[in-house]
Amino acid sequence: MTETLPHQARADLPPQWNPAEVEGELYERWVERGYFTADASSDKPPYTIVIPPPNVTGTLHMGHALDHTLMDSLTRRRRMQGYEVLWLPGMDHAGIATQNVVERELAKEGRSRHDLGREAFVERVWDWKAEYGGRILGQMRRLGDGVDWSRERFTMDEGLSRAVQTIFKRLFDDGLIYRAERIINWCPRCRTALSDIEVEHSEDEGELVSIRYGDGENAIVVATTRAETMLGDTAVAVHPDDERYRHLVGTEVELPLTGRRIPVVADAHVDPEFGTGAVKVTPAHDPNDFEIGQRHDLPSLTVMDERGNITVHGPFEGLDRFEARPAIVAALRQQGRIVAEKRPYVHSVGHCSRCDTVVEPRLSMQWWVKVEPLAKAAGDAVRDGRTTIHPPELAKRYFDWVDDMHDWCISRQLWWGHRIPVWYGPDGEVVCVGPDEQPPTGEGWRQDPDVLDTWFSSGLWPFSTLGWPDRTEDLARFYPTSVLVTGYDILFFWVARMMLFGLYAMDGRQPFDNVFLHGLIRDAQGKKMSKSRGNVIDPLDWLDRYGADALRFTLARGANPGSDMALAEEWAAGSRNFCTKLWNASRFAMMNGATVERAVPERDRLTDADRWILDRLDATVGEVDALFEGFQFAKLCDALYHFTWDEFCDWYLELAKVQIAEGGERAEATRAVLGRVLDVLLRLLHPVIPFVTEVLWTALTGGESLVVAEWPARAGAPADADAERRVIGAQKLITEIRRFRSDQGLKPGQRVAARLVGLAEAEQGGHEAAVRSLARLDAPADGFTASASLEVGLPGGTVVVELDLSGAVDVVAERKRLAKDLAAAEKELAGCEAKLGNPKFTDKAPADVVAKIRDRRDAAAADIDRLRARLAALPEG
RNA sequence: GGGCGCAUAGCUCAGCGGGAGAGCACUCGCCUUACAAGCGAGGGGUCGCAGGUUCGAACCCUGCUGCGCCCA
Repeated sequence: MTETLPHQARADLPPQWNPAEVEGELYERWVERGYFTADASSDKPPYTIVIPPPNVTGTLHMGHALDHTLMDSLTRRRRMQGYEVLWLPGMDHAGIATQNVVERELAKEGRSRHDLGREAFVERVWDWKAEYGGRILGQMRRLGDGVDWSRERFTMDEGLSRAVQTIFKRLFDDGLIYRAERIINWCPRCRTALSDIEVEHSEDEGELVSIRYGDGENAIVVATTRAETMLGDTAVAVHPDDERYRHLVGTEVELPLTGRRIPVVADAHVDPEFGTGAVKVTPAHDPNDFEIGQRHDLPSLTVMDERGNITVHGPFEGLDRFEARPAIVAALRQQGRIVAEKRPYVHSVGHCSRCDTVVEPRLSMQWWVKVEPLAKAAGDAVRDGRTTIHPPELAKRYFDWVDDMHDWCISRQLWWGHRIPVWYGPDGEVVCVGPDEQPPTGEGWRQDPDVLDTWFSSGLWPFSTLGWPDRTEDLARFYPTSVLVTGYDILFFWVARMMLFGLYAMDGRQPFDNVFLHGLIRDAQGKKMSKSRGNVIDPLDWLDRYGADALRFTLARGANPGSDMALAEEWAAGSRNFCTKLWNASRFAMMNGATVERAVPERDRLTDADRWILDRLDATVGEVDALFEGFQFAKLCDALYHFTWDEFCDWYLELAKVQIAEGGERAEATRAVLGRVLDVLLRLLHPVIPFVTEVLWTALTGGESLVVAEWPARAGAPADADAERRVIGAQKLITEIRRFRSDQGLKPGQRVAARLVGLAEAEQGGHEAAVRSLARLDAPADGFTASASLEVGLPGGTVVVELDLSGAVDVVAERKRLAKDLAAAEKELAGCEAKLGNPKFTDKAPADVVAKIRDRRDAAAADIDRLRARLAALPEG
């Protein structure tokens, strides 16, 4: 701890911790001093995290706050440990979301993007970004995010765009990007294709309508939830083994309303158990039907346009698909073709993850990534341990997905994004253009109008942000990144895609060594937060009211691996209280001369309490270290909370008061111990609650900043088990006296004369002053008359506490307390004896377990004897 | 339909073979010279149900019920 200068701890801290007043200024100072700026040329070991880039249109929500708190804690600790830390911030351009925002803005002016034209529209989006985009970046500062602002990146920036074009070209040349006509997920509102994972399925109420196709003995009934698509039917399919329909296979039926004749085909993929066992086949509007169509060489008939309006058949032409549905059912009913209707019929329906519009499967020409070889490599990187997923249970989910990944549709019919670098020539030429190449010019050449999926560019994030495809110093230094931190819901978006591209672009080197997946934020009842539920908690609100440290501590403390966390106002208040407690305790210690200026004396000059708290501190250092390494944020916060509040504040500070009152060398030694404990404790807490610890620590030590202070190492000295046992004994003695006092209705502040008998035998000879202070007992003076007493069994002996209550003793309360203790002891004795009386137990159980039960039995028996004697001696209540 | 996970104190969750725990909430007493955003003491749980394994099960196994999530 070389940065600690001789310093007289400041005792003039304000009486209250007021985060709002200091957080902003502290943060800006950290940034100005360059603490968060990574130095690629340093010889320290690197530690890198790239932020999962938030959406440029977004603002900070609790999920970000959690994610960022964890990343900030990890990087702050590593920085203190002497790593060259790079935590790289930035945003993605969020193609659909951003385009939606700007189009909505235009709509208010009564214009569409088509009125502006492509170029002007894109310019308009840039303008929007400059003015409104990236509000989240400012909010990150309020959280305290120690990111390297000098390396901030945006997916649409020049460098990252170059990376996109480079990898597109490379994949194209390797045959891993191709163009094909298939059924894709189409959002009729966004009017673009979506990838599979941008579709969210929900159980919705619809209708199941059974329609009779054909007539007479050739009639066949099909069931559908999407009657409107029947206009595009080009076959009816049945299972080849289905006896009911065997005679119809190969024949044709008339498709109602249209008069078209369509074949009945046999296909093994038809489920004979579903509905009537016969299904309509609409190859242009259903992925399964498309497959059937391919197998049977059926035509595909598109009957809807890109807005979801019907494009065929007079009376229905121009109708929206949801208007067309009842209209077509009505028309069929009029012809007597509706055999059955089930309504509501609950079934799974896909929705656009951006705007919630029901997705329309649509046949169209799109660009695809052939994922198989890439996904294989992504799976292998985890299988062979180059990348570790935490918690490990989630690795299975990763494998399941990666090992069965479908080709990825990457083209989007949008204007905002990276335009596909492919040019089509007048004679059907297709040319993919690399970043340093000139696109073909001349009559008839045109560029593909589509842009790439945003995930295509953010999949490059772990290396494009470091300068790839150039061989930059940053890339050499900071890749692979150390850990990716994100919610498990993003596993397929982030982790999988970054793995695919990282391994491909970086010659098999994984984009991250670790993936840490945290849970999702929920409300106090464990329900998902959503605007419609109205249970959203705004982190900025808590930031205002409780401070950044309280928000961070709440989130970190709730972060149990693999499980979601419930949040409620009281949690934040509790964290705020913790910060206040730390503040008050530190201030008190400093007012009493806590110092880091003087070395802590040798063990033999220290009291039991000193040794105990130093040992506990050392154990806590080890615990916190191990928990940090395992991403066990909730547990490490609990360990720190417990040490701070229950051990340091509730016990050591109280014991220190006694030692300081003693004066002289004892007081000086105590001040040194207080200084040491506080110094180390503040360092341990700093990654999670950086603000309050910074103020306290600089006041205590005069050091420059905790941000760049050294992380504590374990002292490693063997713990003093004797001191610990004696301190625990003193705690029990004090608690028992307090309990007696409470039962007897004595006010906490009321001092009572008492005689303590048997302290030495019970190893408490050195603790009399402490016991008297903490239990508020005065020394017996002249005329002392013991009117009540209690006994406390401790290792080594029993302490008898005789008190002069100078008034009536509440015998009823006393009897009640003793009876309760007796009942507990009797239960304990019975339990132990039952075990020991069972020869199978004494034979088979390990010797140490048997010995422990014997000890417990003996202790219980002794307690029972003592308690019975006291009860008998008690006057009648 | 396939897969995964969870059921422990009023609430949110730890514990995962040998004495049922924490935070918050609750009760009682306190402005005891760091802290009422606090201090001291206390109450509260057949650990979802039914079987099984074991000397011993909240913990391991099987089944059931209820809830949640992912994928199709």
